[in-house]
Amino acid sequence: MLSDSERALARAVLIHGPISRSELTSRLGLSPPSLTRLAKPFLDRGLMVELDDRSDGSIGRPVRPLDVRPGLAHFAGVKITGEALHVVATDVRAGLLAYQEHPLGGRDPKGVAAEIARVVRGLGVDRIAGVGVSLGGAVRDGRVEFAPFLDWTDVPFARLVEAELGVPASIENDLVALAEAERWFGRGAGIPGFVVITIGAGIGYALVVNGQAVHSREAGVGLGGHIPLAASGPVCHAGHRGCAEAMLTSGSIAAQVSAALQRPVDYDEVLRLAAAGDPAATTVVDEAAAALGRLVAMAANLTLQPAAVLAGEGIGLFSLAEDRVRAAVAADRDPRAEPVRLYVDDSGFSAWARGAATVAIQDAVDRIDLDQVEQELLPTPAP
Amino acid sequence: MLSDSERALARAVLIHGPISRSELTSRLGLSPPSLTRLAKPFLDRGLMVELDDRSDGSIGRPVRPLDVRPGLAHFAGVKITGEALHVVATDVRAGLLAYQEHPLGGRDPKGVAAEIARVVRGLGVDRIAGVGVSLGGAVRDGRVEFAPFLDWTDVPFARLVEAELGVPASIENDLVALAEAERWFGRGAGIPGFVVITIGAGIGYALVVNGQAVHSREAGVGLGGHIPLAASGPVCHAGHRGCAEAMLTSGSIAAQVSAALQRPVDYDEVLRLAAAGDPAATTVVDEAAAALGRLVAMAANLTLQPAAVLAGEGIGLFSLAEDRVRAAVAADRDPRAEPVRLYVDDSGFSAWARGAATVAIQDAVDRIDLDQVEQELLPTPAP
DNA sequence: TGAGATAGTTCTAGCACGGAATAAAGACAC
DNA sequence: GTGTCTTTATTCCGTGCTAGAACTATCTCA
Repeated sequence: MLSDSERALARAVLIHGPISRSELTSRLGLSPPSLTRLAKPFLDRGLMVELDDRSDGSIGRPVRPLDVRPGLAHFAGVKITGEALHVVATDVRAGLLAYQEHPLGGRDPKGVAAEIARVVRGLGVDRIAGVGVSLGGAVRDGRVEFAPFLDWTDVPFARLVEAELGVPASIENDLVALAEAERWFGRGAGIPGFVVITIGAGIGYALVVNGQAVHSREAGVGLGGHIPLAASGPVCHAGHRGCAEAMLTSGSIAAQVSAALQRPVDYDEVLRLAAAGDPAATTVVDEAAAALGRLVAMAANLTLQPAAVLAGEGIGLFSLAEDRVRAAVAADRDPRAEPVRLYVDDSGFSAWARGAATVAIQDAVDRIDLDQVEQELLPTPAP
Repeated sequence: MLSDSERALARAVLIHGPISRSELTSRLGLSPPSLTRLAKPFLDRGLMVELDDRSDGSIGRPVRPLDVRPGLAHFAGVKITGEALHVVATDVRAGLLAYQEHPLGGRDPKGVAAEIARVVRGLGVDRIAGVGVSLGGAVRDGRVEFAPFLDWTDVPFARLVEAELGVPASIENDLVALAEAERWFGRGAGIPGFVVITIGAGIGYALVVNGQAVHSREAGVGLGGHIPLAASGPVCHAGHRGCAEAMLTSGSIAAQVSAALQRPVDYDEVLRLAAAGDPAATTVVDEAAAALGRLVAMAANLTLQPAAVLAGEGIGLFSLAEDRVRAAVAADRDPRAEPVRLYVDDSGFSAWARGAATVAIQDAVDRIDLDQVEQELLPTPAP
């Protein structure tokens, strides 16, 4: 559909917000005439607008930055877990417009697709140009090859959702989707490479190198989860002592503190107790923070990427014990190496669904056909 | 110099050996007419030749595979350690023509460059079209930013070698160079991503993802070296117990066995003793093999790459205890994940210098100017 | 000996790109 | 205010890369 240069322009304007043609020349490696030529059809068809950046005092002709037309389209993102649908509506830059959580009725693929359609329609957001779905498991070409939490094998789920909802659907592994979201619109924007680590009910791991997310079939399996992080420490259900799952999942942390206090406490309460100075909770949280730092350092060392984005619904741990995490990262990092830059995405559960929406947005950009833009988008012709 | 398509053609022919135009169309995504057009200048100028692939029994017009002209040029590769120069001469595909090792006289950059020139000239290989140099440290744009073993800081070494030898010189970090060699001509050819782990006097680590070696400033520092691999075990000189350096370097392994046997033994003897069934040597070797497997598994897990190339002068350990290594890899790998494929480059020290030569070859390809091919290369014109 | 298959070539039109010259629109000096 | 300077963007046009269509080459097989 789009030529390479057109697609590069579309992506750059989408990602880097209002941006002048002259800055695009250096960013895309194209000449000023090419930018004029490439931008024209996007402007003519109403996909982009030209802002008039009133003089900012600098010398020379004022810039006319290009931007995506406001309200051009909306997208939906759905993260499926074993128990619930997390659903967002976003603008074209994956900005949050609405977020809802719905318990998952059944696990039948067609039923889940129908439920997604119902929930997305119920968000009350119009002009949804695409829907993205993410889940834990192996995904390829719109098919779910394997999803353990849903007991799915080789399900053409994108097609099912498209049939129910009537808009293009995309599907991707949840961690790859999150990495894409961080890379395009999130904490990782502008960074050529970084690791993504999520903590919460499980441990998630993804990787961006040379400006590309690693789409490995490995991504579906919890590979980061059983890295050993502490010689002593609790044992995960797979029998690894002190592994990432044992040290960092909210369930394991809550269980440790519950055992120490001899009463059931949940993860959020553990964080509250630790913040209030409770010794048992503080011990467990500190150990977890050290383990998180060790995991970050090891990932940074072995991927050769000096940056990490931390996310997931359990990431409150980080703000509570940031110093311990940073100290542990530094301890396992060669002092001659660049320090690891840490970025925290504390948007919790909705981050997963925003990741799904990002995949839908990416696919929508690749689907643009300048010859077939809907009539309603075109500026009203002069009478 | 070359257009993108010309460069892609040159690389594909170099890497994938004799290859037909029709296979190149699918590999490069170009049309048959383009292949005809692109290949012509390379053939006219004597850089490539057309093989006549005598009928192999298949139906249709026989293919005329393109290949690099035999004996087109030679390259030199030099790996500098703190004590010695390892020097190879290779053909255009980094195939070994000669290998020599020379003790390093001094560490003065200009003196080392002169020594390299002398040794390369002494290899007795004519038509050297480029020389590649690799060393441990941080390298960028032909400059050595930092090389701990040589005490160099910001040395424009490529320029020094060029001045001494009179041929284009390239310089790269030793592990990046090795990764490039494995990617183009070695065990990793055709694999989109893999980790490279070397064992020997030190532990080396490099990474190829999405068909590109990771050129990180991190590559210069021994990041893989201090990953913890065994809860008990010896302590490295940085004070880490059971880290990769403590478990896997030839010095540490020899020291452990020497202490157990109460007499000095070197690494090669350790391997011989273990092969002969000596219990002390076997114990240490088995522990090292398990540690190596754990390192491979961890790297594969965190880089999401299900393949590893093992190299380095100490890699004899692998063949001796391959089963233990494989068992340890499997133990630290999620059973649902793809098993890690292991490739062993047992060419020892020369592998490092071949890596350096590979970088010179890559740079030479990028330097090709079809308008300025030396006259001697042109086929003799009809009288 | 001709049909079929596969590889590669020639011819040609389209078109993406950048260089050169030009226009636009402000700041600043006087 | 008017002219000069600076930076941004546009117009015009030649160059060169690309692929479609038609064609040629060279084999196998019946």
